[in-house]
Amino acid sequence: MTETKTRNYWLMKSEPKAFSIEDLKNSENSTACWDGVRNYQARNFLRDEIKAGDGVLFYHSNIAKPAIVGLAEVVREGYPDHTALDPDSDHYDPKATKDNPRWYMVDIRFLARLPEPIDRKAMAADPVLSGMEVMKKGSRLSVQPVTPQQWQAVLKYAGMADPLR
DNA sequence: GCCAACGTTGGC
DNA sequence: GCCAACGTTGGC
Repeated sequence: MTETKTRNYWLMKSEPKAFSIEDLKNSENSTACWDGVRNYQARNFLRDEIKAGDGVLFYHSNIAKPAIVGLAEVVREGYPDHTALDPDSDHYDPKATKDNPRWYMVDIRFLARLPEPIDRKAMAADPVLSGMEVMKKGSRLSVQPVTPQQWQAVLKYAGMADPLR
């Protein structure tokens, strides 16, 4: 029997100064929790939508050449972001409590770096990638949905086989 | 460094 | 509930 796989795809933004694809790769088991998201729309994705096995495009923001730089896989679904409860954390939120955590995170695991980053110029020139949410002017959402077509277009552009297949 | 776009806050 | 002010994001 073949069950219909409903794998979803996401793009996650990070400033490489704060946390880069190399940092993810070098984490224990190449796995890290995606903490510190403090936006409700992104929180809802993390808490409700993102499932283990989903694919992640890792995007470096706020640099000279922002770009998709690698691929990751969700390995743990939404659970409370403990950094919100930690007064010493940069991401501390006094309104978060153990009973009402307010903020959530997932764990992702490094899959691959792209041979070459796909920068915004390249994305804009691609008929599929130009439609990505991240390409919209003023798009600030740090966790955003990606269509299967967009995921495939990234692989095609990079000349890679789908690591989640 | 600039600045447009966005989300949040808080006075009313 | 409105909306101006503010702080932040992030491409350029």
